[in-house]
Amino acid sequence: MSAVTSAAGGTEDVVDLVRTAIHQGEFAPNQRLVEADLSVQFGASRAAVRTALVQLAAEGLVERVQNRGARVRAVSLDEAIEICEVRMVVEGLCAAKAAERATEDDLALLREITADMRRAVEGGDVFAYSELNRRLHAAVRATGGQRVADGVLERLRGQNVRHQFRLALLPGRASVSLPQHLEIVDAICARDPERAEAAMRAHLASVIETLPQVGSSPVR
Amino acid sequence: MSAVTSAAGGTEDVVDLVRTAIHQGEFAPNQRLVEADLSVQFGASRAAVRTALVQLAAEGLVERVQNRGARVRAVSLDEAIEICEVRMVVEGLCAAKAAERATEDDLALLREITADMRRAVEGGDVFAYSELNRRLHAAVRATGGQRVADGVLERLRGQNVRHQFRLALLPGRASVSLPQHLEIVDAICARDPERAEAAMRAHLASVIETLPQVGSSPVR
DNA sequence: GGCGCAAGTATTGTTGACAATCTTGGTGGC
DNA sequence: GCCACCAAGATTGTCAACAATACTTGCGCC
Repeated sequence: MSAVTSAAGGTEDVVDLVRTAIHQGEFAPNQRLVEADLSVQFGASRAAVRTALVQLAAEGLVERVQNRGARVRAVSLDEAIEICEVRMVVEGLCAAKAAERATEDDLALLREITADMRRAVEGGDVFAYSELNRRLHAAVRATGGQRVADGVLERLRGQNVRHQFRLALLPGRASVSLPQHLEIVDAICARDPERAEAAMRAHLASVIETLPQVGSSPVR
Repeated sequence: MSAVTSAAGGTEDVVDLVRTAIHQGEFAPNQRLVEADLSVQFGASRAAVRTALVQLAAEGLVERVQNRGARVRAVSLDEAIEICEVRMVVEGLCAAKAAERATEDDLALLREITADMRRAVEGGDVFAYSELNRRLHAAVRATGGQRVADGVLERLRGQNVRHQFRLALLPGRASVSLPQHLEIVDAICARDPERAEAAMRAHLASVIETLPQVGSSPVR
């Protein structure tokens, strides 16, 4: 398929390379990850690849079974829904904290992102909107300042990028989620934690409802 | 300090051994974990120890810095509070789901645990109550059937056992939390998701309020 | 023709040695 | 006396080879 991606000896590099390869779909779900192959593909030692796979397994991106090697972990639709349910409550917490702790600079950033979102929807640019979506959620999390919650969400996001990406491509999805995003930012700007949490939960509840329409990715 | 704990060649075994050693306080926070030392202590190869440390680092139990080795990660009081805040919302979700999905057997188990809790409080057995507390929360999670949420909570619990343990030893703590536990089970038995979630959140909010009293563990 | 069986291949798990890096203690110059 | 510098020790990172295990293919037997 793809030739040697790059030469990176360090094991940390290999973790990043494999992770982004999975995220970008270069490695399909359930695809076997043979240590020797990856080691030549990335120009790293087998030990480095091995260490990277152990770490990625702990992150939940790959599955490793004794003496049978590693493969890209496939998250089913059911699991994607569960992930979003957890996201719903944890990001709700972040939104509430954000409403409590936001500085004026934080609010300015949030408003700026929503303004860009409006433009992206008007222009029909789904890709830009998807990126703005990511940035908005990240900004809310950063404003909330909950490092533990942030870590949990980052981990979950990593497992869900595929479903998330397919969701963004649904026609008309942006026009549905835009007002929800506006309401979240509004509530935070009003420094109303309960309303912010409710808005965030409503938004992700909507995501959960929509998820079945994208269907589970063709597994295998 | 402690002599050779046991002989276990497999790398999975080493993960468990180190994990329980940290949980039981045999390895103190910030204590260095030298690969060679652990390898003789556990009778495993250095590679096995190394792999175990990588995995435990991903679990958040140890810290690893390039070329400087691993040490037991110390969770500050602030972080313990953040962990409980995340637990609050995620266990709230589990409680709500438990109220929706519980079978009669599930409810019987929950009632049985609360009955034992009552007895433990009457008898003043804090150790038994602490164990029942763990079992009750585990039972609620199991009843909720959310595997993703369960994984997140298990991970967070692992990082927090020390604070959790000290909390349980606070005098009078059991009498405060017992009615909260009863309310949680009551709500689940009434199959009222919203009330169950609110009860669980109230319980953990109480834990968060109490945490500062136990103070942060002496971090050297 | 289908099924058990055995050899061969592919892949992972483990080991030991070596190289790279950090830490520690001492030494000399200022 | 204090700081930069250097060397020795300790510790981690890397590598290649070996052992153990799972998978595959072909064969004989029923």
